[in-house]
Amino acid sequence: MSPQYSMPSKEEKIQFFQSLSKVYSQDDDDEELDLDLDLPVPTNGLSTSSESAASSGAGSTVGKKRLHEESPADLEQRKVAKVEKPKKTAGPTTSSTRTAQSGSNNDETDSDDDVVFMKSKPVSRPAPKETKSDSKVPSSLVSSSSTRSRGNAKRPDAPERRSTMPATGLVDTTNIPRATEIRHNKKRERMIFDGISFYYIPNDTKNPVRRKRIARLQELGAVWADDLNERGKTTIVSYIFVDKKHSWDMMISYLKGRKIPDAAIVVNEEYSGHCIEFGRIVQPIPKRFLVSKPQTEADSLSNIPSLVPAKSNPTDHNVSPYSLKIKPKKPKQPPQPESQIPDADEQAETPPDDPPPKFEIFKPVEVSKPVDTKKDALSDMIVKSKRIADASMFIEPESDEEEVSKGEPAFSKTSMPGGSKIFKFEQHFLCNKGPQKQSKDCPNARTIEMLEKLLEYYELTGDQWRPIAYRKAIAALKRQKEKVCTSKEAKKISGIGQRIADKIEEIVETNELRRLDYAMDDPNYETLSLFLKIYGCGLQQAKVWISQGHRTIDDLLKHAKLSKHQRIGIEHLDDFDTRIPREEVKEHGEVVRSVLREMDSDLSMEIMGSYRRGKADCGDIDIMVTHPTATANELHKVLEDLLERLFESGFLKADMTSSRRMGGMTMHGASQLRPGMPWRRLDILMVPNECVGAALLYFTGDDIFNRSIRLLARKKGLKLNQNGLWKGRQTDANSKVITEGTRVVSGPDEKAIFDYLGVEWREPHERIYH
DNA sequence: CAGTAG
DNA sequence: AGGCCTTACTG
DNA sequence: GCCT
Repeated sequence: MSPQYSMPSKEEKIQFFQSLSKVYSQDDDDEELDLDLDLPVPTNGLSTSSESAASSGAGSTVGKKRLHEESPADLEQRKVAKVEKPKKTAGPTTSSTRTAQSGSNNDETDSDDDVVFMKSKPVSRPAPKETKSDSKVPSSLVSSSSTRSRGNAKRPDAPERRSTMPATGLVDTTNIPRATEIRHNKKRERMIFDGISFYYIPNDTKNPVRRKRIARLQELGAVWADDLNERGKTTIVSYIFVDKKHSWDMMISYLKGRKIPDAAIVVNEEYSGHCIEFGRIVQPIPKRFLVSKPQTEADSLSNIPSLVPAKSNPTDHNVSPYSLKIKPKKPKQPPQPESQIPDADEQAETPPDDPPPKFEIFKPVEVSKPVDTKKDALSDMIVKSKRIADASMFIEPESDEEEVSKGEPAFSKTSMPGGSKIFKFEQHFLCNKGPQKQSKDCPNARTIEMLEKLLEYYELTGDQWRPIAYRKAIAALKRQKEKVCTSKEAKKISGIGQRIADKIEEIVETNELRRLDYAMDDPNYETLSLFLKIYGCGLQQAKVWISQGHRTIDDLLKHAKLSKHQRIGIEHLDDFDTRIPREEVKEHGEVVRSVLREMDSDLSMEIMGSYRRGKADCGDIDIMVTHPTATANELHKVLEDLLERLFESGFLKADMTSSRRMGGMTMHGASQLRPGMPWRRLDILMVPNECVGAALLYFTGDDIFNRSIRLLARKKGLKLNQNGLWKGRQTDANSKVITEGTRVVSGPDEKAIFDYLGVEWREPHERIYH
């Protein structure tokens, strides 16, 4: 089903990546980022690009590279070339067809990403080195799963571990200078790297963070060498930056025999930032920046990641020195309660140790006691209703989310329902889907993209609440008709607080968010992103896999234990990760509809989710089947019958709702229009007539809308769920439900629910907050 | 009961 | 200081 | 991270 609560939903995820690339692209040219997606993971789960980008392009071209010199023509050329890239790694079979047709979606999403900075010449991909550097890298995002204790991990109310380290240990907030600081720095920026040349390992910009670093180095005068020893040229590489994801061995193999110039200093990629902070080239602190050959046997230990549970600390400590370090911090910002990092290590000299804090992330969270908002709810409800009344008079455009009367209530309300609706729809269409015209309609597009990246980051982090806060803030920002430039302006907007307001100002003024550099700067960021795309794999599972040493889809297929869902999710990762054109969604719906017709003419269906909200493409297909008089039990039978028929026709390819309970009314599976077409996530739900109204509301989403309207209902002492709107619910002191109460609104009338709640009616397309 | 998805 | 949507299914 |  779908629509809504797909927080990071695969569906939105793609858009996120898309936005990521865009963000970068605006930076200096056409940035791209291809988080992990080394990308197109062969549909059949066959290999993937394993070894990061290590091997790619080691000096196959000659000459200095310039990130900023890309001419439009060049880019164009690359893009063309890129089309074939995906196949590089044994992309068997289907991939081609699939790629072809799903192309429209794909291209828009991740496509250009890896292309832009690709070397013009084809790159050879050396076979993955056996010693996986990755395995030795302790992840900050992921740590030994063992540290997570069971028990109290009460999901929803688990208080964040926000107290100590930044959620993922990825970054410490205190590291990120405030906007003002940044502006300051920018002014007196000096070419501190003038005269030096450097080589990166891997020497490409596939990783967004790496790309930024390379760009920075160039901006400050450094020359990016194409190869280590450029014969015939005078360039001598003075610094070799090694991506922290790579071990010494990895680097050696990457160099394929080429010798490291005697004069070259091998440092990890954080050294450049360190120098920039100081405003000059400083002596690299050995333990922190210098990369040297591993001394301990430990380094060569964890070669076989998949087999090594890589339990806990021992392994983590074996990590090569450069692979772990705690971000240098800058205790600049005064009010930063959470940042109580033990030592203010400062770039001064502190050694990188202190692994503990790093694992904080996994620290189980305490359970918060049951809540009882009863009393508050009541008063709140009153206040709310009152506000709603005001809101219905519709005045302030960005009133407040809870009221659900947010957005532009005026429109729909104003006369000419037809005309205004279409107008609005168009607007949404442009703003939400059309990547191109977006800028025109969304003055804050750039800011939104940046914040969305941060949102994505926090999701990977496992932070339970920040993502929600960010989503609300972003939604609020999207509703703004004018560009928000200062934190003061931003702060006024409901849903945007001081912290995000500051970030908005920073983005507007510097065109970038410092926080992001750190945010994505994690060895497991890409892997995590990749694994999370797998249907059936959530954050916890992904962390476990990573802690076990898995880094690629291939690793998972060979060594990880996969659930039924996950296996299907992996086998069709590409498919499920691809947006479905609206037209195709409709076609799938027609197939179901035709089968329903031969079963019982009274059966009817509706495509829900983002399709109903009018989106041009969807992440999955949600179909609600209803019957005017059928009982729940009858509907259950209808579902069984329907599924059988759909399976027979070859349309339904999988039913991941295994062991559907007696009376099960839902099906989560996958369908395929015809051979060669990609599999699509298909959800079918049977809804009794009396629940139709609520189901329509619920399954149409979007999630932010649903949450707010349901919260509103609760504040009014009601309960709204997919089955209806209820009243008279009684709960005990611990807010445990004692009585469900009675249904207040029933039947197929969706609007009745709005009315009962005192919420102004909004068309499905007006419920978009994403 | 935790995890995942919806 | 503490809430932040609600329900269902899986293993 | 926002809000009451």
